[in-house]
Amino acid sequence: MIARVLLPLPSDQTFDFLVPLELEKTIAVGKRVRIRFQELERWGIVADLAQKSDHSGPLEPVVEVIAAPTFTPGALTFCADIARHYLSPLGPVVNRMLPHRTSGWSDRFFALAKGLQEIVSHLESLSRRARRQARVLRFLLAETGPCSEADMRQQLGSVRQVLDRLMEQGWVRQVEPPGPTSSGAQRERPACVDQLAERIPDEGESLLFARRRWDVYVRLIETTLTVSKNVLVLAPEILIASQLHGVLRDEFGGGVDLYHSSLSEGERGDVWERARNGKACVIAGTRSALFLPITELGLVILDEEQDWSYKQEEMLPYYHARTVARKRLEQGLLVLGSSAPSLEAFHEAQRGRLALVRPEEPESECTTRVVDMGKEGGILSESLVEAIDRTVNREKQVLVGVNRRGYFQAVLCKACGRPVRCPNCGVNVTYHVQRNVLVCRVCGKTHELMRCSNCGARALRFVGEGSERVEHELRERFPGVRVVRIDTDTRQTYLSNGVGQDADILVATPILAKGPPLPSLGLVAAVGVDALLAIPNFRSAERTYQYLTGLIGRLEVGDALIQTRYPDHYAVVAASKGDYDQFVEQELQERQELYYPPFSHLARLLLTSRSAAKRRKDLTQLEADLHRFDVEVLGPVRHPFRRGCETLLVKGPDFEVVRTACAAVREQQSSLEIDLDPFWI
DNA sequence: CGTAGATTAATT
DNA sequence: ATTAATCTACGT
Repeated sequence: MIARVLLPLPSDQTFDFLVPLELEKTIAVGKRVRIRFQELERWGIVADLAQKSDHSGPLEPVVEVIAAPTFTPGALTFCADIARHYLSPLGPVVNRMLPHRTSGWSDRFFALAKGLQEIVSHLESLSRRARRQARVLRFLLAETGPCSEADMRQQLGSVRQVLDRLMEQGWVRQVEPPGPTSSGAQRERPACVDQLAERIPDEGESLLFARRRWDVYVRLIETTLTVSKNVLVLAPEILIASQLHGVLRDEFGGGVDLYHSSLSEGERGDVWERARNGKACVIAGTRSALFLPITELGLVILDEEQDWSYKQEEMLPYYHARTVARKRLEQGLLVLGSSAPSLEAFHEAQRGRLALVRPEEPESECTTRVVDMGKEGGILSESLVEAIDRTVNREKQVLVGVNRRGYFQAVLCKACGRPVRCPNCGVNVTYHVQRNVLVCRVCGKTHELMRCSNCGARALRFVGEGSERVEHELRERFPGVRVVRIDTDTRQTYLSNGVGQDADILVATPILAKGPPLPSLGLVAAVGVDALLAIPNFRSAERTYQYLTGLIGRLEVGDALIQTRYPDHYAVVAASKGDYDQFVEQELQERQELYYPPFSHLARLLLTSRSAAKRRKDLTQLEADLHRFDVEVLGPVRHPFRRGCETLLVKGPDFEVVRTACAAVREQQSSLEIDLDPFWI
């Protein structure tokens, strides 16, 4: 017997290995095997078993069949399907589905093992020398029920040894994962939630177009669990996924897991294992969770369906979570949830490809105003200053949404007026006021104040509305008011320690412009939306609308304020009125006129040939090949930060036509990357 | 015509 | 991925 083995190479090719007789019983398609390949021990996955090999030379034997975890044949078909769909090599897809390590430690739950009195007196006697033990005990005291180790680790740092020590001394004991907490299970759900959930068919795809969706999800999950099917709930951001996880664990107890790329390798491995053996019935996570080996999947939810984080474009395989979810779910229900659906999803719903569930929303209790910044100078308009003043006096929080971090948005040369770019990767740099350096957002490199990258002049001008600048400005304007800035660096602390809780004004990058309403807010302001509108992309209006809707959506009751130089732009006008239909009508018309998605499909081709001569030759060949198909070709243009790469945009009437055209040219070209249905062009 | 550097082809 | 074979541009 021989085994066709897929190796972790950037190619889909399989290699044949002899299966020793003693391994014939244990080997199977999907199993991981250890083999010798080019003098090195490596592992691979059995893609197929056969009697004879086509290979003429001698075959190496399979060294060992790795017992667990098994890569199921179904999973392999799934990977092949994704790779075929996106014209991606199989290797990166398969890699996505494999845990690199399992720690063998699942999350543990702990409860206090002694009476309150005893613990408190113990705390007093030990506080000096065992600070960490004291913190863990206080944490447990503050909670009503058992606590998960993962939760404690997130807030208190590494707690494994501390917990083991406390357990040894008998202060805490390990308990079974709790069932639904009373706060979750007994909470009243409004009747409309049930009605809404019932309107969603139990199979196929639905678009839930509603502002409050989490309760509906809970209802749907409940139904799915009663028929012993498992559930995957996706959110665009780690922060939202974690919040969702918290809500769902209150509701459904210990069988709810969290999965995203910022977990440690061991933690990810544990969830992988729990997904495979069916211990995790509900998994909340980001797009990478789609590649978990969940068994008996009955429901997939994509919350904030319109969010661009669902499209992976920074590394292979390029994929959209919506597409992968469709393939992942052989039978069951896919729910796309949004309060401002993507044009793709809405268009599909209009054509009946998706079931549209859109409840009558109650009249919003928020009033939105648009401030024309063409008539005002500076960063904070007078109207905004007044509104902040009023809100802070009412002891409500203010959320100021800013599009970029950093102190200044852009660094321009005073002499030639062009933006200063990172010499390393060519992307425009931002200025960080605290360190007095220029930072590149792509490669992370910092530069001491440098010369203009174009003309070499030393004088630089800083413009724009980065989050640090807005924070600074607010502090000057409102002395004594607590201003907290939240961006990628601080969001973890925001989540766990509730840093934002006792702030009056929150300055936040778009991460906080998503998620359910925050009851503490009384005012929401959008500063610097204009940069979003100015992005040279056909989706810029859609993104602006979605961003504004998300930001305003965090407000339960109160005022929203949009500062812009384009107060008449239809995305701004529609967002301020919460009028999705008006926006969509206009946007769809524009897309149709310009023949952009959802009326066409796109592919982004990246030609990575090194030498200029080769590139020119490949390019001509490529264009000639593409013209044999029913597609338009735009470009070529130089890639903004991959030096020496040319980008082409292919437009076609539907996905299959574009895919076929790209598949055909891929055969001819060696150094070509293909991104189907790209977000950024 | 020789060589460094880039590109391609093959690996069981 | 890694390596060996092949090609290219530039210098003798």
